[in-house]
Amino acid sequence: MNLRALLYFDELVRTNSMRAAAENLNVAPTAVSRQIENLEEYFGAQLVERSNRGIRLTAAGRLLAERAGKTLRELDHVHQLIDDLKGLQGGKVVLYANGATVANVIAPVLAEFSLLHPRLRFEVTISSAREAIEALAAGEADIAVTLFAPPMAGVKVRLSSEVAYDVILSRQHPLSKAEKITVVELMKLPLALPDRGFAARQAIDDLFGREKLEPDPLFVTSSLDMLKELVLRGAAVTLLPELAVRREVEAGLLSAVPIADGKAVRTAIDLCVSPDRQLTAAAKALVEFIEDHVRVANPAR
Amino acid sequence: MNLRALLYFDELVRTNSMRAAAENLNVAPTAVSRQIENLEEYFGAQLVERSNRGIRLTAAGRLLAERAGKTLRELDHVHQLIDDLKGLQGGKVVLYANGATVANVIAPVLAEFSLLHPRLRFEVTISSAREAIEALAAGEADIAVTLFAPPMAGVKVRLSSEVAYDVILSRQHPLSKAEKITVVELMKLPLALPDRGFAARQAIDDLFGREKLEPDPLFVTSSLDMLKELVLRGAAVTLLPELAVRREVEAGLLSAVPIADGKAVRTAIDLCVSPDRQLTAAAKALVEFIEDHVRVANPAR
DNA sequence: CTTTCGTGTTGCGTTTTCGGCTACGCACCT
DNA sequence: AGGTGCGTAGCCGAAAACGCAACACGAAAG
Repeated sequence: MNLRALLYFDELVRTNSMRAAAENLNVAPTAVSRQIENLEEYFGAQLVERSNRGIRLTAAGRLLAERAGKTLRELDHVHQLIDDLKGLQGGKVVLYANGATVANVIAPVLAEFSLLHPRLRFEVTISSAREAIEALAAGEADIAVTLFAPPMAGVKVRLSSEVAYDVILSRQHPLSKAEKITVVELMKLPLALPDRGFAARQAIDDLFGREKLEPDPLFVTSSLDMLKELVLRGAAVTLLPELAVRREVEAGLLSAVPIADGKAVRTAIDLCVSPDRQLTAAAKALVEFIEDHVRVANPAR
Repeated sequence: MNLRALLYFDELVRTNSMRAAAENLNVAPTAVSRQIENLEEYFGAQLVERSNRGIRLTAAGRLLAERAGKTLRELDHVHQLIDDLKGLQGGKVVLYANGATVANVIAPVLAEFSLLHPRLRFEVTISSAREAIEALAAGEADIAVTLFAPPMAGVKVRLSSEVAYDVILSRQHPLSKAEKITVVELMKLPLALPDRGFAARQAIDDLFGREKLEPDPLFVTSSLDMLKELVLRGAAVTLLPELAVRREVEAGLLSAVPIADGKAVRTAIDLCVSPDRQLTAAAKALVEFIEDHVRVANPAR
């Protein structure tokens, strides 16, 4: 049994084709074929079904595929840890984050951080909170930044920061200079809200629910950019964390007005890491940087 | 980078000697030496410090050692899963259990179970609850049976069964025919108790604590057999689950008398498995067998 | 201080494994 | 029918792993 065989198999799983896998691995197709054969002999079971139109995993193959990827990533991870203790300041941080909301907090942080550590590389994947958590658990990600991290085993929340959702409106809007907006006033405005797939929407519905009201949004969208655009054009108002639109606010395009009576919608932004995986030096530095950043931005905590 | 190198390294870690590792692996010492050399080149760091009296792991070596063992076990585990779906009824179940108390429940179950599945092999390690949980998390164990499973991430409790601690006394003891014994009466008896390292002791101290009493044990021991022996010889009485001394009770040597007023010490026996690891067919069968067994023995649940 | 023992390591010849090339069989599509 | 893509045997050269013997080194014993 050979590690290289696992590597080939892993690529084969991705491509579903011996020849394609061989191409990506820069080896001859026969090499891949042979290694898969070896693997099958070792496990004493057929791993793939050959056909003239590529290959397909058998049940046994799926079992192995699941582990093979993890195994290879874990060994890579050890390599990085060892590089760390040699003091090399290289490395890559793989980060999963969900939604454009978070991107607005992450982009500036990463920009600043990468200036401090010019030799680091970053891989940022935008995904749902669920995918981010799964990536953590599978060892694909170093860090996940999510809204409402599901309380799932295999995940450690390093930092949880509450953000309040303000009413976001165009500067031209009559209420844009208001100090506060009540929920009742909000009901009368044309609303653009994220669709029900978003954790934020859940919290928004709760807000209205507590007042025994039901919002009748004019627009429902899964794109946060769309929300912004609609508000910028004066077509609607929406609810978003102030930090998601800070740039537009500072440019004088939008206003963020709190909801009255401290009834603001609140959502937690969670910074998660894997508990049974040691962070690389690069990932550790980034986590601590983010923690500091949030502490500065949100000194109340 | 080669899997075989990892295998050699793993054995080297265990033996701390190239020659001994080579011996166990049935290869020449040079083979081990060369593979370790390869590994060091691959990781670009020294993994072991050579001396004339064996080898010692470096920091990098420890990092790799931790992962290497897991990786090899995981691949073995996949192998077993694949064997499972070929329908082979072989396989091995690795079980960690803590303390003689548990052994008294496990031994009969295993004995019966192995008759039903004669081709299965079992590996039972007696350890502390903590070690058992860690073995689960590290992928060394399929199943852990513990008292008071610490609520730790990376562990799923499949079954939790409360056991009550009765007063255990010799048949010759004047109170051996009593129906109940109060805590106050208990205070007047010569006590033999497990030492403070045991979860049970914690629960026993709580029992007295609730009555604002403090036990003054005549004997304190870390051996449950010692407890039994002391009671058998009439030197003391102790507190143990009835099932831990059932054989002696049935032989007419000991009596188990409940504590009055339902104030019995209660402890949970937890059957734990790893949440992110699929059970092999053998392990699954054993878990289900234990669950059935407990349900029969304890139908109140 | 010398011998002895046990350690890990080097040099070299042998064995095993791996990879690439070419050619083949096969099913599908045109 | 012919073409196109697939995975796969046969052969050969290259590379890697191995084992044997000999070595260098240091600690412990004589």
